[in-house]
Amino acid sequence: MNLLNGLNEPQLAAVTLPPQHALILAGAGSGKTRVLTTRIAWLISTSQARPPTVLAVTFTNTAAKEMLARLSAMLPINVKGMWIGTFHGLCNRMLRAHYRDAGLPQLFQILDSADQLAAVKRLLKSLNVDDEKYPPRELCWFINAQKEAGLRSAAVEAWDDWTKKRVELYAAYEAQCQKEGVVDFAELLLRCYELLERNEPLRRHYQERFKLILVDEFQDTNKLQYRWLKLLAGEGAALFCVGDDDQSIYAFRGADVGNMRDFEREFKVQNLIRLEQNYRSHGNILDAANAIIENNPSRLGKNLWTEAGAGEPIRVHESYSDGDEARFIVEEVKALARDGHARKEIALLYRSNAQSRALEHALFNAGLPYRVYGGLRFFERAEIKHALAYLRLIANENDDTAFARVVNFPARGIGARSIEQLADAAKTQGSSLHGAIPYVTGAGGAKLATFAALIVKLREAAHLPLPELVEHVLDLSGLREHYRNEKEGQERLANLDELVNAAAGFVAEDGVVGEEGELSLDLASFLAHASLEAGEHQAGEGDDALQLMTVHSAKGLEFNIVFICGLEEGLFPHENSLNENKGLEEERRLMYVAVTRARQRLYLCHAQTRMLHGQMRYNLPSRFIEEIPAGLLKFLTARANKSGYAVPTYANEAPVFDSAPRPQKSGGLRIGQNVMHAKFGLGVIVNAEGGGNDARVQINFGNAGMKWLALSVAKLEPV
DNA sequence: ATAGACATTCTTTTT
DNA sequence: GAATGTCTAT
Repeated sequence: MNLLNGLNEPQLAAVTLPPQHALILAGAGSGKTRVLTTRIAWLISTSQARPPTVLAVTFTNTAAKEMLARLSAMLPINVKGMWIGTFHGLCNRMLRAHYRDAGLPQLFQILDSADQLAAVKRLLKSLNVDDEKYPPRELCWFINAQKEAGLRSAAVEAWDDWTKKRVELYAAYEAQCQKEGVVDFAELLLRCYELLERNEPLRRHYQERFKLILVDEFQDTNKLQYRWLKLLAGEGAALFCVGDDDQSIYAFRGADVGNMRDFEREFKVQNLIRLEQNYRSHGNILDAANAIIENNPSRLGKNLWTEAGAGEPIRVHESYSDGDEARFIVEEVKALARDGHARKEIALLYRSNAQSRALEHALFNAGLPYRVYGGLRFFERAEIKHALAYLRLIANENDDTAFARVVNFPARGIGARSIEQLADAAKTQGSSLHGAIPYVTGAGGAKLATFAALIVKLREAAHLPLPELVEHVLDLSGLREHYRNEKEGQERLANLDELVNAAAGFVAEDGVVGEEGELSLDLASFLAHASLEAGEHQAGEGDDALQLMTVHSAKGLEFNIVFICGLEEGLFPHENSLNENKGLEEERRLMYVAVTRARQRLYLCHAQTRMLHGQMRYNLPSRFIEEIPAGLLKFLTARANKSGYAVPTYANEAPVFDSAPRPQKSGGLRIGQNVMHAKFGLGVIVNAEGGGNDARVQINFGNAGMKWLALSVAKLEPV
């Protein structure tokens, strides 16, 4: 059978397993997605499974789409009957189908993390809670963590007064969401889990339907997701989980690698298959990745190998500043392009989104086309969120988050005082903000009534086809008008037009079809789509553009050439992670993911200085570079230049000291200078004060931390 | 009530 | 250096 052509032995074994529970430990680049999709295709084409019995779940929309695309290329029959999507997407689908049983309004809305934060802030304000003591961000994090552990507020055990209060606020937040008919991301999962748990007939129904359950990136599942899978997998179902413990990089949001062990034990998994042959990277790259990850204790154990040759050495480049780093990359990319490398096969990876700015700046100036993934996404832009808020009010006028967002945008004279009155009225009436409008008197009340009339008017258009409805909303709400008058509004107007296009191009998932005469269900599913899929597709998708993204969003992707930028202590590994439990190990796995994205060539870049929070930071090279055997590396710049500074590489570069803070003399040492200390090792001078016998310098010793040392006492060797 | 100036905080990663 | 929050002059 040609489906199976070209599979190696373990891959073949995994694909053709009979429908039983199986755990596949799939190393980076070992053909994981191929195994997953080929297995579905094989079981269907050999009549061991029918499409409607298949449920495949991934973490990202990109991965889901990829799987769907590959499947429809492999299978002549349609793939419509299968449920393929993200955890959140599938839960949303189930909740829409059984909204009554789930205790939700038919057109319930989804809060993305920004909406959730806004909702929490609103809650704290209405309860007069001190947001110094209960920071909204922290509270969101707390609530989500509880939900991800499967705990409702009533089930949380408070271990101190502070937490006791946080649990109370969690309860109030639950009530607020329920009243408004909205759910946040974690709620989608928890609500769906509870639905299946409590409703036996429904659970039976799905258990009898889904016989083949496949999970991608299993190492990234959290406790709740695992329990959800357990509920769904009934008698006779086969759970096929693919994962790699070395690529677990989402522990910070509740992912639990322990699920792999638990799955093996609880399902008595007989089929454990390791995919260790790597088809992606050249030997040197793989050796480096293996060397790095070996520093992590407590791995399930796995070593990648390849038949490909060693390939090129890994290039290490040190620059003086982040700007220099960006310019180096630009020059290098230009040279690569001249040699015939496609730009879209070159990726620039970084630890945090903020780093993209310097890179984008240099790329833009050089006229190199590039595409940034993540960052500000389409559906997260302010003007789009405003437009969506109006649409949400059409679907559900009790959506207070949406209401608060646009009640006075564009400005219609409803200020803080009116809103305050309205919130009070809502509280005494036990109603939503919208429901409280009749209870506000005076001038503010009149203006609010006008706004209510606007919503009624918009709602009258709800039967229109989606794109026309969006058009209607943009005009009637005054959003178009507002941005037309704003001087920087051109781009925003264009985005609003793009929203109309998105609505026109939107095809509702099957199973969620609008019915005649009913408040448009298309609208509800379009809004869900906007929340769940924040608009990954940007303009210029097909272009030959450089690919910029965080290491997190690069997981699952591969490129011929990869630059890992900002490989510095404090940045990668990130300083915040060092205080966290197992934080460094997660950072190291992140580095492992980054390195294994590259097929042919890998650059590791670091800079001595970098702007952060608007001030200069001096960083040591990342320990991860040192964890790679020196034999695999090729240093493009002299290491730890004796002068303490790398020589600026480019002619048009302004003299180093003009842009940098003037190096301060203190005992012959300067800021930015590398020094060696007998006890603390290598460090960088980051600050100095005093003079003469009093002179003290602050030194970043990386591992050993930041120290103030008196020059008269400390023995420092300039390096 | 609003716009604009000013100050403060933040950034790790995402569905 | 942005994005939010607070204050001040209209």
